[in-house]
Amino acid sequence: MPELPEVETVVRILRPQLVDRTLSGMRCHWPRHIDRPLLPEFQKRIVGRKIKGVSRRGKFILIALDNGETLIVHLRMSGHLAVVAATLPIDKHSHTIFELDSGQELRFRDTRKFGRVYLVRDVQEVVGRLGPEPLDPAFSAATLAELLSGRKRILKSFLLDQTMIAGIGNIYADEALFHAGLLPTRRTDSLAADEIVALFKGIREVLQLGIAREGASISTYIKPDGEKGDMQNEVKVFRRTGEDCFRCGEMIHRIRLGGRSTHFCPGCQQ
DNA sequence: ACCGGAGCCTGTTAGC
DNA sequence: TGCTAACAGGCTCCGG
Repeated sequence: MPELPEVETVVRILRPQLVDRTLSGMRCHWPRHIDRPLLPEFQKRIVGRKIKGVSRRGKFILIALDNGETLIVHLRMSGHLAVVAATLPIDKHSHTIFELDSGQELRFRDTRKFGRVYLVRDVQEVVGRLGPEPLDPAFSAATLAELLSGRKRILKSFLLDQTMIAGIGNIYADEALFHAGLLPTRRTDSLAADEIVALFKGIREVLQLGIAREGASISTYIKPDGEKGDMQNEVKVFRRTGEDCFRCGEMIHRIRLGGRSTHFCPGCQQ
């Protein structure tokens, strides 16, 4: 569920709650949540570690520990992280729980169980194949042009490919394409220079707006504090099938692309 | 290189 | 109202 703006929002809320806390233990009732290492070793290696920082790379949440190792969480479709009092009753979908020295717990709730947790010495082992961060100042229209060139891919699928650009998911791909005035079915090698610039701006604008609005609470996403984001009120095409385009009045269409629902306005996008 | 489909899971919604 | 099928913001593997 969460894409770059939602993950960024989670990171910003968790950071002050976690930095300088010490992990006193961990338990897990769904072993497949743990990607690596195996649970017994994971538990052993995490005890007594102090949290030095909380950051993000693509859709991965990176929790830096004082021994140089990094605890990594990917929320996938239904993941949710929150720091709560250890005395709070445990939700039946909170499969993985990290105990803190403050009498609190960092709970990983994940209804669909697609989420993953890692503990690694080298972060690159997990995030090494990701493409550039789209909001990094170094990411430019020229970077995007380079990525698009020489490829003959459907534009929507390109945007969802984390090894091309990190962090974009189904909502922001559709929204970026609307902002850019480009049809999701276009091929990467068919974009003119001005269209590449428009796509670059579209990506930047929708992601920045998503962060400013603290994420889109369209399906199950809520912030760690349980509150909704506001980005769902800014969405122009995503899940607006059959409704009128705010800009031109044409009906929003929905097609299936790369196995994903794809929404666009036939009047505004070419 | 790139596409579509299946699989991983549970819960909600749309349609009959 | 009740049942069933489709669908869900992610990602990986497989065959063509």
